[in-house]
Amino acid sequence: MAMTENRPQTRIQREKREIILEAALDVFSSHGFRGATIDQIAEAAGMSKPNLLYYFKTKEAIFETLIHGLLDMWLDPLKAMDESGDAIVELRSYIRRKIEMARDFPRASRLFANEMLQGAPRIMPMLESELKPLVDEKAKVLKSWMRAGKLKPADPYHLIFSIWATTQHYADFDIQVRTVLGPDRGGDGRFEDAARFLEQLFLEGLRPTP
Amino acid sequence: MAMTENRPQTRIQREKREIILEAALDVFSSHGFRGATIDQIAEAAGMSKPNLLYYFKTKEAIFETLIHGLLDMWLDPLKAMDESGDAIVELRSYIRRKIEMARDFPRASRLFANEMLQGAPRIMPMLESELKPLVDEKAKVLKSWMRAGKLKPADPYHLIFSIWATTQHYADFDIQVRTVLGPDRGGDGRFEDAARFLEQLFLEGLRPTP
DNA sequence: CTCATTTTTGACCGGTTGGACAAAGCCTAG
DNA sequence: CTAGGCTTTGTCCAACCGGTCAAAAATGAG
Repeated sequence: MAMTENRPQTRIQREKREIILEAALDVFSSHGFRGATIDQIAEAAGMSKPNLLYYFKTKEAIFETLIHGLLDMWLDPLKAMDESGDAIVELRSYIRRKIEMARDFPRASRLFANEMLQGAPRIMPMLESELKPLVDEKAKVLKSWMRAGKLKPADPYHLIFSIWATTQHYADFDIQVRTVLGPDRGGDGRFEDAARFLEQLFLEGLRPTP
Repeated sequence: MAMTENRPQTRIQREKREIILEAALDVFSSHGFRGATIDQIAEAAGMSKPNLLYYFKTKEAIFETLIHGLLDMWLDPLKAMDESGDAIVELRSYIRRKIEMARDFPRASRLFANEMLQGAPRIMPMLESELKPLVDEKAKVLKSWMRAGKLKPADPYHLIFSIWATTQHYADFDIQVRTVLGPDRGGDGRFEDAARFLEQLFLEGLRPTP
């Protein structure tokens, strides 16, 4: 055996590791790294603790594998912002994509949020090696659009921050959003309402045109 | 004794409880409830664990007292939004006040963020009894401004969410903001830059005026 | 079927955690 | 000074934590 692949080994190992990572996302995202326990993850994955530790040597190893796999997906919408496209269209679809990610992958958002709140002790290297260069690149793209008169001049970094903040808010503070909106307005439609509002906010602002 | 007050008792008790709460804010805000330990708080407060437990019966009691005391301060900027004032001025100063709070009280922001991420298990009652009614009230104020043509029509709830999100982002994701901005642009000026950007964003948006 | 390899588990370990408790120190009113 | 209450601490405990280990069970190639 061990001919198809030599690192992740057998098919069953790949499957079990996937189940564990899915369970770990549940637990880590809602309790943070330190607040999560291996027992919780093992129970959520439907296996015993020693069995889980057969697939991942340590708690850190689970976390690291998990967050590595999620970061690329998480940065995809920003990567997709295309300099050769129309500025307004690109900005609008970036916002759209980000709020769709908050809707479809809220646990990933909360996982990152938890890590950031604690000072990013485990993902700082990835922030510097992957996130920062990507943001620098896209900030240049935004700047070039602004110079070309396609967007109003503004700080591109804070623009990106504000898109992150407003969209991820609906994942990270979901409980607060639903509590404030109440049972009627806090249903599934809230993401669509948010998308509409944010589109207007980022493009038109709130000052009335006289 | 015990004549001046009968609940918080002696002066020394009030002082020590204050020291403990200050230390607890440090520890809870950076590790979350479960990640924080009584030992850490006791050490940060400069006293032994049994001594700390003499002033607060349980870890939960510390947390509850802390978050109760902070919520009012945290909601102050929104409370101050005055219906009889000018809509644009009021909106602008709300944003300003919120970002000043993120700058001056980042630990309080992170404490709330940590709690929200975990589904607000400990402060849900306060969200319903204090936060929701306040937001409902201010949403009506915003709506009335919009009807009067002082602001563009928009969803007032999502407007409030987006102000929370963008401002608190600079406290909650401080490490990410500073990493992305780098040593030069990530200095003390970042809050002023953010305030300027957000003011433009909320009032004017980014679509260029032809 | 056979047997080596992979997978699963119960028992266990040292360290940490939230909290209890009693004894000791300290302060101050009389 | 001294007695009574307030404050502080060392010690202890049961539960929990991350992780180990050896042995048992399941698997699958020949």
